Amino acid sequence: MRHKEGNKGKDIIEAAITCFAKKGYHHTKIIDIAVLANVAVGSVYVYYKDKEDILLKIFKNLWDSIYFKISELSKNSNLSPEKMIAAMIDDLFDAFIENPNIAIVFVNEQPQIAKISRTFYNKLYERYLDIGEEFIKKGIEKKIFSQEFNIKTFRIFIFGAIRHLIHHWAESNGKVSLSKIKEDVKYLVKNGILVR
Amino acid sequence: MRHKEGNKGKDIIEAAITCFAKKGYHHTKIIDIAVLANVAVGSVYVYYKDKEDILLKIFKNLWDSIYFKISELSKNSNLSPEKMIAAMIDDLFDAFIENPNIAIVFVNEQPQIAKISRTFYNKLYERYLDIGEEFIKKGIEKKIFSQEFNIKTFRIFIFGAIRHLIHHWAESNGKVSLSKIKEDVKYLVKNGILVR
DNA sequence: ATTATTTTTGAATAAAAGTTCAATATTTTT
DNA sequence: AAAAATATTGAACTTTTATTCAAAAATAAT
Repeated sequence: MRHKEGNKGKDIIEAAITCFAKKGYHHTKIIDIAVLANVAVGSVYVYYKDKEDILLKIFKNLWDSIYFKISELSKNSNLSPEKMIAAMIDDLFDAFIENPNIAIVFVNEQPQIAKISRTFYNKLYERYLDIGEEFIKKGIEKKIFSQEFNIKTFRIFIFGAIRHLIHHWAESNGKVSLSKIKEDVKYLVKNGILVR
Repeated sequence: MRHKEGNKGKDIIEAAITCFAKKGYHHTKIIDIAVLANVAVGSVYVYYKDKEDILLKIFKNLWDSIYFKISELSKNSNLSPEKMIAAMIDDLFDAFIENPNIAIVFVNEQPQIAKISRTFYNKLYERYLDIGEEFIKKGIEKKIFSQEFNIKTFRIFIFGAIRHLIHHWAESNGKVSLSKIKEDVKYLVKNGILVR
C-alpha cells in the first residue's frame, strides 16, 4: 500500500478549528478550510464525510483527552474530594489553555453539535461529570462539603460557569489571565461569596 | 391612515422565537417563520430588514425588560447587597420562566448575535451586570462579601453559570424545577460548597 | 361609488455554498 | 520501465434559501 506523507486529515481538522473559531461553523466555507490546510476542496471529503463530521471529530478529540487525563488521576491517586475537584477544574482549564481556538469552538458550537445528536454529544462529557459527581458525593458523605445543595445543580452550574469563563478568556486574546481565573473559580466554588 | 388590525410584527417575532428555539437560527427558514406567524414570506421583510434583524430584536426586547425591572428595584428600594444580588438572580430567572423558548434562543444564539456586533450585544446586558457589580462592591466594602475574589471573575462566572442552568432547564421541558435551581444557585453563590 | 393609500402576497430571482466525480498526479509493485 | 494502486484535485453540479418586487387585496378618503 502507498505510504502517506504528511497528515492531511490532521491538517484539515486543525484548519477547521482555526476557521470555526474565527468565523463560526456556519460562516466557514469548506474552501476556507481547504485553503488553510493546503489541500483541495475535494480532499476534505476524502477525509471526512461532510462538514458536520469535522465538527464532530473536533469535539470527540477534545473530550477524549480531557477524560483520559482525569480518569487516570482518579484511578492512580488518592486525592481528597476537595483536591480532586480542584484537579478536575485544573485539567479542564488546561485543555483550553493549550489551544484557545478550541475553547472558542467549544463554547460557540456546542449547541450546534448537540442538535446533531444530543445522545452522542452528552456521552462526550458525561463521563467527565460523572467523576466529578462521584467525588462531590464522597465529600458530602465525609461532611467536607455542605449537605444543603442539590448535586445535579452543582454539576451543571460549575460546568456552565467554566464554559462561560473560558469563552470570555478565549475571546479576550489573553488580556485576562486564565490561570488567575482558574484560581478564582476554585476559591468561589469552595467558599462562595460570603465572608467567613 | 389605514388602521392595522392585529400585530403582524409581533406575530413574526413570536413565531421566530419558537422556530429559533426548536431548530436553531441557521436551520430556521424564513418560510418557517412566515407559516407559523400566518403571514406571507414577503411580509416578514416588510416588518424586518432581514433574518438577522429579527434575532437582534428578540435579544433587545429581552434585555430591555430585564434591565428595566432590576433598575427600578435598585432605584426605589433600599435592599442590602446580599438581598439585591438575590433579587437580580430572581428577576433574571423569572424572565426565562415566563418564556422557555426565549431561554433556549438566548443560550444558543448568543454567540451568533455577538458575531454580528460585539459592541451592540454587550450593551444589551452590560447595564444589568453593572448594577450587579455595584452591589458586589458595596458588599465587599461593608465586609459582607469576601475580600478574596476578583469581582470581574465573579461577574462573568455567575452570568455564565446562570446562562447554562437556564439552558439546561429549558431543554428539559420542565422535568427539573427552575425555582429549585434558582434557590440552589443563590445558596451556592452565598456559601460555596464547603460546610461551615 | 370611485379613487387613493396602505398592506399583503408569493412566484420568480439571485446568490451562496456543500458535495460529487472524472481526470490527473503520485507512489508502489512487478 | 511499465503497470497497478492509491491519493489528490478543482471545475461543474446541485441544492438550498434569503430576498425582491410587481401585482392583488384591503382599507381609508373624497
